Amino acid sequence: MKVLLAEDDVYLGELIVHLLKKKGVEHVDWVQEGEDAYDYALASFYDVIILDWMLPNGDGVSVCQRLRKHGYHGAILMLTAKDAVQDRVEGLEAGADDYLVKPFEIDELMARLKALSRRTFAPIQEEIVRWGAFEVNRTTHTLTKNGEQMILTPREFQLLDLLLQNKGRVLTRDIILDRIWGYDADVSMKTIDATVKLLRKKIGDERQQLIKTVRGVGYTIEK
Amino acid sequence: MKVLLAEDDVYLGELIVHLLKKKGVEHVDWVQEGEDAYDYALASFYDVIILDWMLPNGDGVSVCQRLRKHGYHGAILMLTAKDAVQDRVEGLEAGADDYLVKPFEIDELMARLKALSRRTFAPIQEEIVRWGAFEVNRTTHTLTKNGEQMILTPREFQLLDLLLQNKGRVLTRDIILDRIWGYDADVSMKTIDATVKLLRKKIGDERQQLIKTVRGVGYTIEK
DNA sequence: TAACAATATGACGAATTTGTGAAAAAAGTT
DNA sequence: AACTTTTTTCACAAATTCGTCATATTGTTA
Repeated sequence: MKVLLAEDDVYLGELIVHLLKKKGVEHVDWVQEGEDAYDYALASFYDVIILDWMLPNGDGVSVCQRLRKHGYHGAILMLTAKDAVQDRVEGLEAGADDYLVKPFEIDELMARLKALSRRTFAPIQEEIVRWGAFEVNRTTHTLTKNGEQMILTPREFQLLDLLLQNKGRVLTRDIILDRIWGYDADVSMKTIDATVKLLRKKIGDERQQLIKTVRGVGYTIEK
Repeated sequence: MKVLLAEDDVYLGELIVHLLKKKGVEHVDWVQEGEDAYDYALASFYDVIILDWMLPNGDGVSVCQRLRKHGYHGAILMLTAKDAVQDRVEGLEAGADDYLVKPFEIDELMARLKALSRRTFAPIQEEIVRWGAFEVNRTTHTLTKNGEQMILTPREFQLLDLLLQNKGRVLTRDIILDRIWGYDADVSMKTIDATVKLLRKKIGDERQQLIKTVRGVGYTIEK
């Protein structure tokens, strides 16, 4: 689970981050200002955003409103010190999915986060990289050419991905071995050549136009 | 908006029904027992179910649990007289999306209902999905082929539904586990394979033409 | 162009992943 | 409580992928 926390109180912020991590939330981003919350939310995907009601530089309610206006569909949980019905209603009207009144217990926060992320219908995030006539899907390990999907084996995919991420640079065998098999791997250099061959065959790269060999150095995909 | 209210207190029940209608909720069904709530929920579609914590003949928490187990994906709001954190957490853990502590104001109930229905309704969800020779009814959890109805178990249905909602993409085992069993579920990955097998058998997918395996990644239903 | 070094290729067994059926465990019904 | 259905686990079978090796091909340099 990936969470964005917008809380200006340093003590409370640190505490929540600490507790969330302890409870097994993989990734927690923490910002202290409303503007930052807005930017972070739009810049990457979060399962839940925890927004403090009062924030310097853009309060929680208006950040929430703007996010919804912008078409943001992820779950938003509002934190508030106020317990007045009218305020709570205002937060929900602004587009928050839930709120929690301070002070609260971490167990309740976790339960609410779980409930929220469970209900999130956000589409599965897909990272797609274009490469000439190909479309590379980094989450599903698939490669599409002219609408036709081909399936790369794990090794083939890792290699292609590595080469694409370093497009224009020549990767030495040492580096490839390190990045794909790990520095302590127990495989011979020849394995790399073999994998390159399998990948070339699968993508139809007969004349080695797509993945080029740099003799004496390694392999590369040109820019 | 269509709402199911499960509340045994006649006075409160009548009041809520009256107020909801006054606030513009088109359709309100009101039951007074836990078993009835369960049956009504599975029999037709509601935007939100308002479940009282204490109900004769099946309390709110267990009704909620059973509904989720059965693959019910509509929003559930729990009503409770208790304000103890542990009780609230218990309700959320049972699969409720939200709770409200009695006594509450009708404005707050309305705001929460709106927030809940907005969240579950945000993405367009077809009630009946066509899939080749099949017709999938997401409300009644049934699958029809050539007019012949087959019965899927909850798990089988959830899996099929998940795959169909993501037609054309490959779902990794991690994501499947997350979406069907929950990210903190305590089942082995093999359970997924087993469920896939049961589903394939039931829909007559001997050659794995309908549900395809993507080795090293997961499963998919192609577009 | 001969000789050498680096890379490509294809085949084969080992390792990993997925499929399968049976049986245990859990949940739901009567 | 007895019974049925569903879910999960487990052990083994089948399929696929991986890594190595022997050999072929290509490129470089003297």
